[in-house]
Amino acid sequence: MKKRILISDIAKTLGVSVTTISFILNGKAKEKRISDALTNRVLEYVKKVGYKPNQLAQSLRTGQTKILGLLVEDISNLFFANIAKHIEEFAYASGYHLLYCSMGNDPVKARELIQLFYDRQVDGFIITPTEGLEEVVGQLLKNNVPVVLFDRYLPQVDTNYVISDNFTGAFKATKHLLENPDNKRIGFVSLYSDQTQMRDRMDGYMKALDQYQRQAYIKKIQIDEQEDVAIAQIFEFIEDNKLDAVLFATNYLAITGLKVHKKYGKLPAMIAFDDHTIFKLHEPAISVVSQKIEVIAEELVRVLLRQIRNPQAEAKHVVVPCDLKVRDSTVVA
Amino acid sequence: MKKRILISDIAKTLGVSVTTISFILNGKAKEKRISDALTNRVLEYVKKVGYKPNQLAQSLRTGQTKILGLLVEDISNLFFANIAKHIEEFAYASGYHLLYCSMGNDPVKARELIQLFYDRQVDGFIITPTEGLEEVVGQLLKNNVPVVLFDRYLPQVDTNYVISDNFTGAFKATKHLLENPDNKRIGFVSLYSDQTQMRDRMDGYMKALDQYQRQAYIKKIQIDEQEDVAIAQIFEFIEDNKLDAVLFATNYLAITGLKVHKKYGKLPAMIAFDDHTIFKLHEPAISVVSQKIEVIAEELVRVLLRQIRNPQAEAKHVVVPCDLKVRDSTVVA
DNA sequence: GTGAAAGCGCTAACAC
DNA sequence: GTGTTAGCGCTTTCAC
Repeated sequence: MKKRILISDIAKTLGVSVTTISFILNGKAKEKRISDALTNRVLEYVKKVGYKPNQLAQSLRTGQTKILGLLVEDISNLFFANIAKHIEEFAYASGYHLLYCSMGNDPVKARELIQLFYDRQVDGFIITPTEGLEEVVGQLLKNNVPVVLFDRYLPQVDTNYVISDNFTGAFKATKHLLENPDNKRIGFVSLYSDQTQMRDRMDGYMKALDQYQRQAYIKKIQIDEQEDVAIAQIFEFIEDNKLDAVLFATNYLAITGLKVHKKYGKLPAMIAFDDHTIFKLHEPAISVVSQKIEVIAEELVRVLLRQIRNPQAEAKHVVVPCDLKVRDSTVVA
Repeated sequence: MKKRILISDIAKTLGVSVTTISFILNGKAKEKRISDALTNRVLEYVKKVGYKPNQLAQSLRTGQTKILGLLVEDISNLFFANIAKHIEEFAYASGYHLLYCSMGNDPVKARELIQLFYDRQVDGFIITPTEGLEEVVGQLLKNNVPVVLFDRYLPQVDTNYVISDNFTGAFKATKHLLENPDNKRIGFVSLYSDQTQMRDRMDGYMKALDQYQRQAYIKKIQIDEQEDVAIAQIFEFIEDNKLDAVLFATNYLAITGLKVHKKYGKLPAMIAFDDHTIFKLHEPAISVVSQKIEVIAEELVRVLLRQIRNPQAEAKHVVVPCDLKVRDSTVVA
């Protein structure tokens, strides 16, 4: 935190040129065949005075900011907050920092934010793409900006992504429900959304039902629906179809499901997507399809840094398996 | 996202000098008495080609990065995640972005992170200070770096902070418990921590008990205690002291309290600090002292920007009142 | 092996 | 009113 010292100060004090110091600091001492004696003298002095290159100047010169842009749908959603925490840790371990923001569900704001981060010359992007982002992400790629998507991807855009195996997760969850003979009628609550994770979860649900030749019951809720309305809709859905069990496509929907329970005192066997303290604490505890948050975060950083280091690299698609965690909400009575 | 265009390109195309354009872009057209005609011509052209100044060059030159550093204890804690979301929004509205990270409870990591952000020349810091940060924060101040603390403050360090009125919050909560004649013995569960918010909450609890001339029962848990151990400790605390009611000093502790309930089927009247979906959903719903997250976030950004714009400004201390939200957990049966 | 100097793209003092 | 130019602090080419 000392008064800022410049590379030229060091050069002067040590009676060496700025170039030499720069070479040494950037690990090019050997390559430039600078004497070990000098190298050590410089390194020691630099350490002693705690010199740190001015990142701004360095970035301006090299075009690398060592900053990654993290754009999530909503950082106050526990799923994203947890992932963000781990992304930050992994990035930090590789010498990168994170600029972040929540985009909400507004493609206009999202585009603006991406542009803003682009203007700031972040070295790469980690994005949960909301609908309508195909174009702007495509433009990033055209400009050779490294990007990795997560949670869902954009089928029309050929880029890196890291997602959970939503299909298999939903499939196994549904199958688990089907294995209990009491569960005659099994519903699925999802959102009006074309995002891939939603589609995959529904497909998994369908596939399992098809195997058992059972009828599907699907309810979609509007993304920004009023909570009261959503609660009422889910209640009706369960009642009208006399459902014995329900798979919820997101943690948020499942929590709304719990509110149905609280309000109407009625709860079918249920499984949620994404784990959450609430589900463990609830009476009965709620079974979940849990995503491996830490693995996803690690892969995200790994894939992105790989792309940054090798811009020619082909798009990488990582699919992380989900875990089905069976709890009381789906255990045979 | 077009190919990057420079201020010199514009100058060339328009047959004007770089300076003039820079002046116009930085709102100094009037001051430098540049003709309206030219000003408009430049502005229009800039808009047309979508020119954006290179932030890096701009920052290098001006020393302003328009980036704020947000250092929280743990971004995956819902309280911090929510605050972070709002801080981001308010900062964005003022043209600032956020570099963020979680420090955990490790002062060494925290110091390192602060140094790192300082090296990145963030324009200001928003920090939840963990113990042992007095020195490094003091150094920031000595270097005239704007800082605002939140959630708690450092009594030895004279700087801005925004906190909740923890004392009154705890006082009112305890008083609410005392008003129910069934609550003869009222306990307080907190952490081994000297942080101000913990101290203030305990003081509030004490003050209320003193008014009623009641005995205090206080249990402190170690910050990184194993969950099982914490659960057992809280259970014992309640049993041994035959408590009728308990005030929990943090949302995390209160959730642990709920786990006691789940495990041992026993729950005294209780109140938690910080609201959380869990508390609303729980059966019975848990009364809480809730912090005004949005107000806190707004004040944080306001105070910090004020300090950035006027570095001589005196340290500002904002105390935001808490709301007591009474729910079933403390309603007279 | 080492150093001088040319930028990276911008702002602003200074000159006219 | 507008243009010339010297940096901000660094990296890296090229010359010696």
